[in-house]
Amino acid sequence: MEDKKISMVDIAKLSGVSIATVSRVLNKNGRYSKETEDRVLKVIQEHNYKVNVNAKGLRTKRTQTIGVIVPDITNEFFSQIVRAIERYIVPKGYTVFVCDSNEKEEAEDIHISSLAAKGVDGIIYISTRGDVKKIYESYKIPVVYIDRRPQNAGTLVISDNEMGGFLATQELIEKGCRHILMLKDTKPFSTVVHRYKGYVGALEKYKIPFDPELVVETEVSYAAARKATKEALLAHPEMDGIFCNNDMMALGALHALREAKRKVPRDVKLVGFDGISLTEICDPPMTTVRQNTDELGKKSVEILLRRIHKKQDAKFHDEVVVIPVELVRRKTT
Amino acid sequence: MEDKKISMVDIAKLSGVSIATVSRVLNKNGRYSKETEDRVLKVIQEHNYKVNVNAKGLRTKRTQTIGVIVPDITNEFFSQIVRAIERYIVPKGYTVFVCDSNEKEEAEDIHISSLAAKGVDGIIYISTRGDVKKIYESYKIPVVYIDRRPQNAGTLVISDNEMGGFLATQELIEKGCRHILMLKDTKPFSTVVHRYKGYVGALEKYKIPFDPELVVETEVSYAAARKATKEALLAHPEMDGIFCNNDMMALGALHALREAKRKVPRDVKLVGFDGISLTEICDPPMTTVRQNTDELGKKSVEILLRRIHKKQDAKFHDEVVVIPVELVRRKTT
DNA sequence: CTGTTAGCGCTTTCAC
DNA sequence: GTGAAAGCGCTAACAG
Repeated sequence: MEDKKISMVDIAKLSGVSIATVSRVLNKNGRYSKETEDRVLKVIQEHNYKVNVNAKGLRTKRTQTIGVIVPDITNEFFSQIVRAIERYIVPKGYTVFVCDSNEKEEAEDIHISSLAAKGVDGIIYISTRGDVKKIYESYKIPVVYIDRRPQNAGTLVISDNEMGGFLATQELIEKGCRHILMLKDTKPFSTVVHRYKGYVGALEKYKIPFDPELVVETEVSYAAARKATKEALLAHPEMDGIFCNNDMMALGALHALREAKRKVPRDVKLVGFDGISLTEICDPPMTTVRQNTDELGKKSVEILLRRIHKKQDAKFHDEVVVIPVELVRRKTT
Repeated sequence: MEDKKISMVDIAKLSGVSIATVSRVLNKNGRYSKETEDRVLKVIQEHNYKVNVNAKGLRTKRTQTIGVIVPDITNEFFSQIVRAIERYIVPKGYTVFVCDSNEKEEAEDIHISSLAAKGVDGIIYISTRGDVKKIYESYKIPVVYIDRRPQNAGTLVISDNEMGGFLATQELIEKGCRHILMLKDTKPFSTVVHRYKGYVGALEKYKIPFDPELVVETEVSYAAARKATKEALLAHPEMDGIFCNNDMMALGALHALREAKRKVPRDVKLVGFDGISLTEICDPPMTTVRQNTDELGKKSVEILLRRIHKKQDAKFHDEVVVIPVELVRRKTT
């Protein structure tokens, strides 16, 4: 029953050539005749032979494997990114280790260390940490940071969060809002900082006075946002617009508004961020800033692959790619 | 700069022992003194040495790696399962390849084949296909099927879908419904069939006449369900309850109901399936049958690990584990 | 307790 | 065009 796995020697014997030749046709390295090729290929086919990627990797120092580290795979925004990464890298023959860090630095460390041991060719990394210098140095693996920008991240692919914050706030202003609450993540991720900058920028541009009391920090969750909105509504009844750090929070805000009998968009207008599917199917459908997850994935794959193949070269110059975002107008503004 | 990766020989030299000894302390195989252990461990620490899992795998035929194949990683139900699998298997030293098949059989084939080439120790597989005999035979890799039950699947871990269908329908009946629509996936997955069986079973138990016209098949999406519900409402105005194949569909139904000015739960009651986060935060919060994704992940890991370690033995007996589901009563019933 | 050594399956010179 | 052989980093006898 347990017919041991077939290997290259078997293929070589079966087709009456040396294993070197088998290897050559497998890798299309030339230096074999057409007949040999056909014969070998046929045997391989018949026996459903698959190269042992471990052995190959041991020789070539390439594993055709990458790691992706995300903070929370159950968050649709991140799972969309994972899906996009797979869409572009699987056709190139890579398989991807997906590591969920649960927003914990320690978990990230464990994952990185085991990815390194597994000899991944590269890592795409959505980091929860503020500074990544250490990691970057200790393993000589190409890393592309995406979404968030930690200190010392070299190559990265991020959305134009500042523009997103600006567009969202501008939309609110143009629809008549003058007292705009920003619901902000407590964590100092670059994404958060940039969105906030965009918010401030828009206020300035339209000469709306900035009120620090209208910037409230809260945990990024539906429940926390709902609670925070409720409180803000009490403290600032004049509030007529809300820009949320993400869509889940925006939904929390929406429901707090409903609870407080404020009509949306009549009394208060609302904009979310990310563009997850929820925003289309909530009631009313929500205006949001959509991030281009497909492009985020595509670009990061592109760059990572380039770095993997240039690995010999002495130096890369770090690249920063910024992906445009898009305001999606729906019924909350 | 490109200081080549440090290997076991280096550690051996640095700590003045043979590589065999290093290997022993690394694998805690005993037969070394405490001092030796300390010394070696210290050197390993200092140089941040990591074993090369490829080389190790080449020798041991174990890669400490598993594959998980899911139909759609952006579906929260599946990403929750992935998360649960990681939660239980990462602490055991495994890393997981996550493969999104996009509900396509061909994609599954590609993934399986590349997982086999990568030498994964096992696979957890949510299959889109009706019959899996071929795969199971061609690679000698332990596979645990989960969620869906294809023909010829050996070992599997599934929710008690029939009970779920029964509980959902019973809830509707007990709350007074007599004309209950079932919105069913068009695809013949075991999950769908079992939920349907539960639905029929509950009708029988409560002596409610079964009306085949009240079973409508539709694609599993928000939009399709919304449309189907709208039409069903027209054709069967007497309808007073809906049991949906999943939560997303239930949300579609909910919105169709609102559009048709039917009050929920007053005029029509509604139950979903899966228990994704959406059901808590929609309006009104939805009654649903919750699947225990954590347990699904935990059990499948448990069984897979057991099979991996028993690999030598001539035979396994296939196991089928059924995880209980739970009715979560909220505001739509 | 410790070291020596033979491969695991593959790629890659180097000869022919 | 093709083959022989070295060796990637590691484990597991085997010998002491």
